[in-house]
Amino acid sequence: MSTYFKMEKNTSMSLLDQKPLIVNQLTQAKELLNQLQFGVDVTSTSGKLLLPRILSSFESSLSMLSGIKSEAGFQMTGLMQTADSPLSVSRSPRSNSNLIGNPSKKRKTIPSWTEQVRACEQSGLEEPVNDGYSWRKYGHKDIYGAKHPRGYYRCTYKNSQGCLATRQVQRTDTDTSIFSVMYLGRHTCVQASRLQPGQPPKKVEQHDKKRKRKSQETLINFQTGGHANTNDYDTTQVVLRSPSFSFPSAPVPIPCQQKESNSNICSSHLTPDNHFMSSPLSSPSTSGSNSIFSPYRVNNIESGHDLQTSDYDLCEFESALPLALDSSDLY
DNA sequence: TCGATTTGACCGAT
DNA sequence: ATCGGTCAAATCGA
Repeated sequence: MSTYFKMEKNTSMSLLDQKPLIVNQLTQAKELLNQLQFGVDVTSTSGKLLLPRILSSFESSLSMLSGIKSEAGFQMTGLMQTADSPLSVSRSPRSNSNLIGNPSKKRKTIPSWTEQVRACEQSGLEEPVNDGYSWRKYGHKDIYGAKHPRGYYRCTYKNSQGCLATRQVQRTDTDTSIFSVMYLGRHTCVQASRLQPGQPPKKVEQHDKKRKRKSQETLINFQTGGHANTNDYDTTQVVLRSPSFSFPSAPVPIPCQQKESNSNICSSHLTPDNHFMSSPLSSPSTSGSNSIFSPYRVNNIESGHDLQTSDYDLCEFESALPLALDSSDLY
């Protein structure tokens, strides 16, 4: 599933060395989440402190995970890119790019994360993902060994605002209704700052209408976030999606346009066992929307045991913890 | 007419 | 040599 993520060598710390600390951090986070789940008033002074503490615990543990040296000789890491050599390059003169002088490092630090998004089988939707941002397709490629081609998209505002965010969308081989969406880079355009839960940008709505016309009036909303290896975050990130847990500059939940495509909206969660399960999408926290698309966060773990979270279902998080802490999964 | 998409070709990495 | 990512001309559609 997460074949997009490359494995790298030469990291510094053994998983076994770090495991107790990681367990401790994640256990703390779990306990705090339990407090949230069972009645702690988030508006109270102590309640307000919970979220930062949870986040801190996650960041600590993930930071350790990202630095773990696997006994198998690799670690999980996303496609990356150096900050001084952006992924998006103007070619030729294609070769006349900022990669000159450091070509081998061209993807060292760009934030990237992959999500699995299920499209309704009956929708026949070619392009499944409306994540609240507007994308412009710039390429389409048949991938060797894959049954389905991959579409390449970049931010509509690349030229006007220099936004370097891109994404790659591809149907999975195992289930054609599931799309694997890989995000590269974060939005620096106005969309990133304007997007608020329940407030998709006007521009996006325009794009949506176009897509609907073209793809049998189907719209699938989803939210991104997840984790990435980045300069900024320095680790694979697991993000709880709530108004207080927004991934910086990552797409945020947007409401589905139910009146137009209610029947086509669907969502699922991928269980650690790699299958979908129904998702409790209705949430009071999604102000005005009862059908927020909820994709998976696909951790960059080679084993395929993905650690993901759902905003609204702590059980998933809890069930994922043992997997994440099972060192065999990380090898 | 203009913006978005399609698609063949180019280029770098492996 | 092959593959993946991107460019850019051609095409499409509002």
